[in-house]
Amino acid sequence: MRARLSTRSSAPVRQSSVRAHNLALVLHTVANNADRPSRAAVAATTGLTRATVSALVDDLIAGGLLTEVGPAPRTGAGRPAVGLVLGDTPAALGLEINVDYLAACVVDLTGAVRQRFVERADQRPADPGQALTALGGLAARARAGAEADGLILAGAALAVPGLVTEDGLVRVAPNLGWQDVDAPALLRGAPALADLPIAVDNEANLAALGELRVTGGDPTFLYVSGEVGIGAGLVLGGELYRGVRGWSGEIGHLTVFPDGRLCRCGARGCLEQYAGQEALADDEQLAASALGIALAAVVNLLDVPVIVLGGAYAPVFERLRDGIGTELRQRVLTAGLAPAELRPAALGADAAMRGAADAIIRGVRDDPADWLRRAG
Amino acid sequence: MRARLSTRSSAPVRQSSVRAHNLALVLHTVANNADRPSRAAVAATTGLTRATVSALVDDLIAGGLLTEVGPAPRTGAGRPAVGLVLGDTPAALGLEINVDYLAACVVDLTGAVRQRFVERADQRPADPGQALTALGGLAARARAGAEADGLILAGAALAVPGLVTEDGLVRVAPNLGWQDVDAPALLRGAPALADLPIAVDNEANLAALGELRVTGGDPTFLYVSGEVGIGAGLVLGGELYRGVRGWSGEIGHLTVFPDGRLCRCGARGCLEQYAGQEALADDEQLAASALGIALAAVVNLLDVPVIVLGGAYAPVFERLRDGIGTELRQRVLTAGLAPAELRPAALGADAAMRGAADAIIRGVRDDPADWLRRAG
DNA sequence: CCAAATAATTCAACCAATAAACAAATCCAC
DNA sequence: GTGGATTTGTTTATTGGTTGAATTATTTGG
Repeated sequence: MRARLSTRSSAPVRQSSVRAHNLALVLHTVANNADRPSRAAVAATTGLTRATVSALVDDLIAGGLLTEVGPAPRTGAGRPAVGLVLGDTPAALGLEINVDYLAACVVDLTGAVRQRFVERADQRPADPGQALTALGGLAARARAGAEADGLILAGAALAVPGLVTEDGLVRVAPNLGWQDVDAPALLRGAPALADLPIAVDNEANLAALGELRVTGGDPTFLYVSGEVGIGAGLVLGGELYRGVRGWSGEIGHLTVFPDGRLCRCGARGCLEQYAGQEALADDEQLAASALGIALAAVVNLLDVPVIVLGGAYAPVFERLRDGIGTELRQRVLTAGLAPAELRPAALGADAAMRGAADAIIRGVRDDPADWLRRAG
Repeated sequence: MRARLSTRSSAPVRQSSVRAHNLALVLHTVANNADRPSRAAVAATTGLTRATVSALVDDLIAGGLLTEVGPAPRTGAGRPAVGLVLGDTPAALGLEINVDYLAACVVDLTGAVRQRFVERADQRPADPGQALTALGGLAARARAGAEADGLILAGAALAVPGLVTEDGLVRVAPNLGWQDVDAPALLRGAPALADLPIAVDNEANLAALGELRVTGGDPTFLYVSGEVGIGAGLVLGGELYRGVRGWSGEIGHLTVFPDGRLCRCGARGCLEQYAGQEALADDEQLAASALGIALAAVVNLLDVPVIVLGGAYAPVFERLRDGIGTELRQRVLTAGLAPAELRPAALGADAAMRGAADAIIRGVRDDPADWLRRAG
C-alpha cells in the first residue's frame, strides 16, 4: 500500500513534511511495540531503511521522546540489538471540572499517570472565575510534582461538561450554570498555567479519547457517558469526531418517545429523561431499552461496531446489557450480519481527565517534529 | 498553516509522495478556480514556488489532465499569462441499477456529462446476471460514444440500492431481491467493461457525492434519499463516510415511534414506515414530522450543519420544509445557537449515476500521480 | 524605443530517503 | 580459541524533489 498524503489539506508539502511524517511513524511504531524494538526491527515494520530509521531515532532520542535500553535477552547470532522505548517527556496536564469535583493529573508520554489530585466540592455555587482559580491551584501542585520528577510539560487540556467551540470558549454548560465562559483565558491567569498551551473540550469527547488509549484495539467506537445528562464521544478511525462546530455527541437529546416526558431542553421524549442518572436510578430496564433505541439509531446511521458504556452506566453494565442488546438486535438493520459489540468502559471516573492529558500527548506523538522544534 | 501528512497511515513517506501530493494540490487549485489561472497564480494560491508549479503543470499537461488556453484579457503591464483549465481526459463511467430502471453515463474530468443512457424496465423479475448484462449493454454504448469523442476512461462505478462491502459484493438489496451478488465479477463479463477498474457502492452514498460536487460549498452534510426505502449518504469534511463495514446511512430504520407500525425489517416504528415513498404519498405531514425527528437525531449526534433532501423528497420539498423544521427547532439542542440548514437536492434522478462517475473522477483528481503512472 | 512589470524557465544548492558497502559485536562450528 | 556466519548499526554516494536566484520572454506605458 502506497502512502497517501492527505489530499484535502490545501497546503503544499515539502521535504520537511516527509521527515515530520516519518518521525511520527517511527515514534508510533516504538510506542505500539511493547518488547523494546531495535532500530532494525522498526525499519522492518515500517518499511523505511535502517539508515533512515537510525537518523530519525537520533533526533527522537535527542529530544527525549525515545530512550535506548539495554539489549534484549540473546536471541541468536549477530550483533546484539539495542532496544528502544518511549521516553517520559514531554508530559501533559489533564484537568477536569464537573458538578461535584475538580481534578488535575499529569500523564507522561507513555500514558502513565504521574500525578493525580482530586478535590470534591459542589461547583454550582462558584462562578467560573472562582472555580477555575481553584482548579489552577490543583494544577500548580500537579505541575510542581511532575517537575520534581524531571518532567517537562507540553500543554494542558480541560474537560468540561458542556458545549465548547474550537477556540475553547464554553458556550453552555447547563449543569454548571455556565454560559459563554472563556476558559483558556481564565486558566491562563494561574501562574502555573500561564506559559502552557491550553485546550478545552467536552468531557465525553475527552473520555472517549482516554478510552481509545486503553482499549488499544478498535479505532471506531461510540463512548456513552451517563452523568446527570448523557454525553457521547464518537471516535471514527482513531480520530475523535467533533462535528463542524464541535457540538457533536448530544445523544442525551435523541428522541426516543416523541410524545413522552418533557425534557428541560424543551422537547419531549429525550433519551436523557429515560436513561439519565435520575431515570436510571428509578427504572433500570426502561433506561436500558431507551438506550437501546438510541444506540440502534447510531449504529444504523454510522455502522459503528463497538459501543462503550461509561460514567454511571459502567457499574450497572451487566444489568443493562440484555435490555440494550434486545433493542439492538431488533432495530439494527445489519444486526444479523455482524452485531455491534457492547462493553463497559475500562477507565473509571478519571476517564475525562486522563483523556484530556492524553489529547495533548496524542498531539506530541502525532507530530513529534513540532515538539522537537518547540523544545529546541 | 503547516501541511500535515496523515499520521494514521502506517506507511512510510518518500519524496515521490511529496510530488504526488503537490500534483493533486495543483490540479485542485486549477479545478476550483473558474477564471483560467496562470502558473504564477497557482503558485501564489498554493504557496509553492513558480518553478515547482511549472514542473508539476508540465506533467499534468503531458497526461492530459490540464490544458493551456489563450491568455486572459489584458490586465496591465507584463508578459501575458497563459491560462490553465482542466482537461477532459480521463473520463469515467457511471452506472446505476434500480428497481425500475438501468442507467449509464460518462462524465469527463471537469464533471460534465458527455454521454447518458437510461432504460426503464422493472428489474425485479430479472436475476442479477441478466440485469447486469443488460446494464453492460448500456455501458458499451456509452463507452463507444465517449471514445468517439476522444475520451479515455479511467474506470467505472455502479450505484446499487443495498448494502455493499468494500470489495464490491452486494450483501443485500432488498428491493431488487438480491443477496450476495458479486457485481464487479458479473460486470466484468461485458467486453466493454473487462479492462476497467470497477467499483460498487450504495446508491445514497454515491448520490451524496454527486451532490457534493454540485453544491460546491459545504463539505459536511447529510444527503437523504427518499425512495421505496430511505437511504442516506453522509459527507464529513468533504469525504464520504462509509462506516467500518460500509453499512452506514441506514436512516430508514431509525426508530421514530418505538411501538408504532411494523416494518418489513421486523422492528417497529422505523422511519421508513412513516416517510418512505408509500407513506409520503399517504400523509405528507406525518412524513415531515417523522423525518424531522430522525434528522434531529442526526444533528444532535453529528453536528451536521446542512441536510439535503433528494429522491422523492425533492419535488415536494416546499411542502415538507415547515414540518421538518418545526421538529428540528424543538429537538435539536443547539438549534438556538445555529440552526441546521435544510435544502432540496440540486441533482434529480441522475444523482446516483453521476455520483458514481464522480467517485472515479474524484479518485483521479485526488491522486493524479497514480493516473499518470497508469496512463504513462 | 526604452524602462518597468509580469510570466515562465533554467540552474545550482539543499534536504531527505535509498542502496550498497562497511564496521561492530555476537554466535556457532570445528 | 579461532574463523566464518549473522545480525546491527553507520557511512557514503546517488537520486528525486523543492527552493531561490538569475535569466529569458513578452507585454504596457512614457
